[in-house]
Amino acid sequence: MAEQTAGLSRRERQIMDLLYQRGKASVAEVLDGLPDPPSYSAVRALLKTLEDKGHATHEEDGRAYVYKPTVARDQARRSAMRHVVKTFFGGSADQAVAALLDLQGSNMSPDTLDRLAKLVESAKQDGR
Amino acid sequence: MAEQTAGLSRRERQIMDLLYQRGKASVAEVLDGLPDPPSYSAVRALLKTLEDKGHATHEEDGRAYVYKPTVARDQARRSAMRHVVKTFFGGSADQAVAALLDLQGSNMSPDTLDRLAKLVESAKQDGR
DNA sequence: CCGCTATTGCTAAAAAAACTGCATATGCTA
DNA sequence: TAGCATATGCAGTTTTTTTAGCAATAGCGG
Repeated sequence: MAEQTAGLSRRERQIMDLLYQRGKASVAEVLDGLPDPPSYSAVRALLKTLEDKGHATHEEDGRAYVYKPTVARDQARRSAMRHVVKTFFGGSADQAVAALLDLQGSNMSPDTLDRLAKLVESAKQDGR
Repeated sequence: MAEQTAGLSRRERQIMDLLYQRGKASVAEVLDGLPDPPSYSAVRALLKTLEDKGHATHEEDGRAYVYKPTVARDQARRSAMRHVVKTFFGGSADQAVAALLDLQGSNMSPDTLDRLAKLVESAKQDGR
């Protein structure tokens, strides 16, 4: 329920973003993906604190640790979306959708298009 | 073009979120909106560093400073959306829209509905 | 006028974050 | 086997962030 990301430090956030993006990542991969990358050791330290704070876990793949977020992608998504909508769109998902359409016009999958179509339909009927 | 928020510290981010949310805010208002609020002085200092870094400006309203983001809301929105889409949705705006629909079902404005309808239409034709 | 409140300027200290280096272990390969 | 590359464990240092406090000024109500 908490605003996960609101409590993270700069680097921690950068790393969590990477983990969400890739699903999981080794220390080396995180290092790679990090802007203005510090030392390998530094990354390890950060990952450890993330683990301590409960934001990530690791499993061993051979000798190497592979980290991933503890929170399921779905949940993280929703939470991130909610935050953006609240912060930048005054809470209206409506305008957020509009922004998304601007962003990537009509590369929508048939599935989503269907959904949108249905949504439009039912809204029309309600409005009538 | 830079990832604005990626370089901000924890508190700085919290404050910027507030500023985006409210458009502008006095020190007192920021203090109010901050989770786990520190002293008035602390907030002032943070606002100053944000200003130094170029993320916010202030104007004077009577004696009081009123701060607002330097980046236009529109631009910030797009940038925030892009980031979420990239980080949590593998870059597909498509799925992001789906998530939004989940989030707040059908509270769409007529305007947006229109837009959606048109989008669906044109997509259907392209797909044919 | 006087005291109270809100506000800024400035300084400095405490706490957290970010980063580095070295020792050590393991597997691979020449 | 010896050397190299890649990992982790740990210990400690530097830098940034976060915070507090005090002086000074302006406005306001009694």
